[in-house]
Amino acid sequence: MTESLEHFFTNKFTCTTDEISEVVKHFKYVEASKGEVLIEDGNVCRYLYFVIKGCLKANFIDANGQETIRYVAFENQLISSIHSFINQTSSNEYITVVEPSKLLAISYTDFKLELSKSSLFKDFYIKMLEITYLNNHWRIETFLRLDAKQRYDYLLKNDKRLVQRLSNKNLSHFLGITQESLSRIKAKK
Amino acid sequence: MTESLEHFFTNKFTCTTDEISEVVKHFKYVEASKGEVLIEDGNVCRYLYFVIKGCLKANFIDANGQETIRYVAFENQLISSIHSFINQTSSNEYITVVEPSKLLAISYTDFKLELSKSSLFKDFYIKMLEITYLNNHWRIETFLRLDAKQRYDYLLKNDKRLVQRLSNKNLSHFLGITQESLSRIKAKK
DNA sequence: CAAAAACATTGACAAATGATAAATAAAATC
DNA sequence: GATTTTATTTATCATTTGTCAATGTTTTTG
Repeated sequence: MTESLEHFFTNKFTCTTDEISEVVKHFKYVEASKGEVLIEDGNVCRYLYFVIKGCLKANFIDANGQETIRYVAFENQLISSIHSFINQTSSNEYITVVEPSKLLAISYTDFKLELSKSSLFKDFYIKMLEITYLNNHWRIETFLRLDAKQRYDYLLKNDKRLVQRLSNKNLSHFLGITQESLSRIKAKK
Repeated sequence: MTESLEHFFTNKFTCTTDEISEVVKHFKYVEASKGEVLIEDGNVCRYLYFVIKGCLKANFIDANGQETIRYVAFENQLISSIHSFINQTSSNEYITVVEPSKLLAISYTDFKLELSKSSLFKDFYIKMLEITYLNNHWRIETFLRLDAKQRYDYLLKNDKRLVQRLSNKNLSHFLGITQESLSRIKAKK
């Protein structure tokens, strides 16, 4: 069950298989069905998830019930309500299951323990934050530079999975526009 | 000259003054005048800057000469073209001086050396990435949830310095709108 | 499989934002 | 301090995007 996470580690670090299994053993296998809410707005996020198979989203829902999507994780990606997880404070976003998923989850307690014990784990955390940074960077850049149609085209070119595997509704909430606008953008092509 | 960086460390970590000076000694004092370009689009970013006094921006300029601003650093904040600095690859953004500034700069060479030697420095880097994460997070959130006027009001409420110390032009480029739109938003108040 | 619910598309209209241009105002430069 | 450049505001008009409503299409569920 943990092969893909082990693979994730071997890809990103120079370390022995013993070191990897030392870290990976703290992750527990979980299955989650579509629509399941893993972390609720207002609660403290106690887990960091690695996606073996499936798809999760980090999303907000505002006072009018309007949804927006900050981040989407597919296979071999990590997801958490990072702010809440890091500081063990109340989360302002949800983590929701988009496709039936197989996951590996590590609790904050284990995470923190490993972080203080293992130098490799510290490197893992740094790598995770760096990957997250790159992701956030292009997100901000596309919002600053591009209008809705251009953002859609950007995804088509650079992250096709989002267009292919998300519903129009989810994709529009990821792009920060309405379903209707996305429908029109796709029709115009 | 290094007092404020030392203070930055003492605020964020539990460490001795010896440990701090060990890290801080790698930062070199630099002065920079308004309009100066510290890192150019297309070049590799070799420095990470800490702002003692003044203001820097991380900005893009597109093919039509249109500017957008990803991030603004005031006193006691760090700034770099992080993507480029981390991987020593070509930067897709500029770092430009907004107000005459007093800075502390660390080179990538020293940064990497410290990172491999010092556990405190690793913690410093983790903290830096976490702070950066929080900043990127609210940026993405405001782009997703809010229109231009609401984003302006958000800054007024949560980060007034940006409204007070940036020119309208810079502020509009930070908000991802035109100067004219910002003028109208301010007039409507 | 049928009914219900959720999702997707389309049209009409309103509101927000961008583009362009012109007129002041402010700042930088000599 | 006068001149030049840059920034700001205001107006007009075009375009994009949002809102609301109607309809058709899928998906879910019993």
